Amino acid sequence: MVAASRLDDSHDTGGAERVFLALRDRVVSGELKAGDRLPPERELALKFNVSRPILREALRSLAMLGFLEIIQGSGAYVRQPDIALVSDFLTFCMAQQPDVLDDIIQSRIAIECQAIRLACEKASEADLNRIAASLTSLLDTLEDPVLGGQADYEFHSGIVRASHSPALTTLYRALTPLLMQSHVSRRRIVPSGIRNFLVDAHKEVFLSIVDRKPDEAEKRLREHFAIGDEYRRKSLIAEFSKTLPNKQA
Amino acid sequence: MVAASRLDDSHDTGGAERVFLALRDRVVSGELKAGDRLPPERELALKFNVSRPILREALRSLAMLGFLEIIQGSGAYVRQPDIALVSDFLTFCMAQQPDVLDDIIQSRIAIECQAIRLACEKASEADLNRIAASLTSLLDTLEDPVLGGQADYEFHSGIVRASHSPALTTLYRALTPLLMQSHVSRRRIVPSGIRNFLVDAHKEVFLSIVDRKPDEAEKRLREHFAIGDEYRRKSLIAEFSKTLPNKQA
DNA sequence: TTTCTATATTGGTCATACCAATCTTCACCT
DNA sequence: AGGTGAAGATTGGTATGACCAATATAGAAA
Repeated sequence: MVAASRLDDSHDTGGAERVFLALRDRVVSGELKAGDRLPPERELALKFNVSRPILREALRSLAMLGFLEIIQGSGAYVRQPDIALVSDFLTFCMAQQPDVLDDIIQSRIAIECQAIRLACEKASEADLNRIAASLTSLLDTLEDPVLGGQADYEFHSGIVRASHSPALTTLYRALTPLLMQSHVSRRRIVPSGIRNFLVDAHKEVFLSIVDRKPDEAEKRLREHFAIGDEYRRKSLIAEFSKTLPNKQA
Repeated sequence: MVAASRLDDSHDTGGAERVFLALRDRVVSGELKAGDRLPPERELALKFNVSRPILREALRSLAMLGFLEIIQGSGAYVRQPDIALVSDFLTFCMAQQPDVLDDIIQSRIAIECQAIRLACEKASEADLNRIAASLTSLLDTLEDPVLGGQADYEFHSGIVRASHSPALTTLYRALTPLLMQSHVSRRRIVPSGIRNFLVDAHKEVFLSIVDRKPDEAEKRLREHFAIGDEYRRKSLIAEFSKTLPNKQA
């Protein structure tokens, strides 16, 4: 990974990159396991035939990627990188493209619709209780845009979690930062009087999971998303009809 | 990103990390755009009050992450990181967990089922032609496990591409490396005589897109996946019944 | 004006020295 | 004997200066 796609292998790269790739490969190949301690810098520098500053460039890079934890006076320890890094990186990559916020929702729908099917099979009692709890807190925070958005997120992430699929959960977590933005902004422009319908939609989705009916659950979830999308369009139009006359005046 | 989740902000970290975060933030905030050239190392070192080796640790780290391209004699240039890095990283992270290869398929199904719906709306003539082409090459490579697997992948990735959703495409690309493994291994154990059924399934899926029928397309795609899963289970059982007698003998 | 060469700029590397945090060891005291 | 604490060794953190190599720039020559 990391620049590996660019220079694949032994592209007579610089010393630092050579060391970086060598150590990285030892980690991904499992030769170096989490918790292992690397030899001292001075020793490694000799082993790789580079100076200590160069060796340190490689070590620091690995540390920034989460492959190493370097502790002064102690040593450099291998550690398993956290998914959170992927999340941040993905966020940045997607944020570069225009209109991502609209598009990211498609990924969200994709993950949730598959997750809810799995949830119908695998959801445990605890999963259902957690989702139910987020439903009630959804009711309690109808008036608060921030807390309401948070409850909304917990409901949906609860579904994903109930799928017991690490991969789906990982991807969903990766999307979460971008998701939060659209959540908040969407909820801000939804007419307050209509929120009750949204609550009912959540309830129906939840009940479908309880009944263990995958097709029905996905169908209701899609309707829920479609309704949300509908409201968003309407409020956009409403925004326009407010702003346009101002420009004419 | 990158260790940011661990130490969030200004955690009185070392000099290298301080510089790293500062420069990284300038990139993600858009202050530094792709193509921009950074000041010379010696100058930057002064600006950040660090020595050049330390400054270089930060620059090298950014380069390894794909944020910078460093050219000897010229300078360090900002560049937009490639998704491929995320892909590799995700691959590694997920590969650490046991039984991900089975689970990753769930994410694949999730993305494709949403993508095929969008494809029914947005697929262009070119998209359909591309998918059709992969269908014919699927027919031509029925006997070759490797080429056949590749054609299969191109068919499915063609669907995702036809969704015209950058986010879905990005995620799919991120899953691709892991997907290829399961693709190949799956195709290897599918009885050769039954592959024709799989080809027919692909055809039906394709025709549903041509007919612009989202529900039907997703339904057929899910059936296709279910059938593939079925075969996988059967061949696993077949494998067992082959190996078990050997142990007895 | 074009081309080429000398120079300046800039990244790449090295060696060394010193500081700071940690670890290890061992003498010392209870 | 066992705990305790301080001195030394180990190890990462940083700084300085020097030199090489690739590139860019400016000026001279055609």
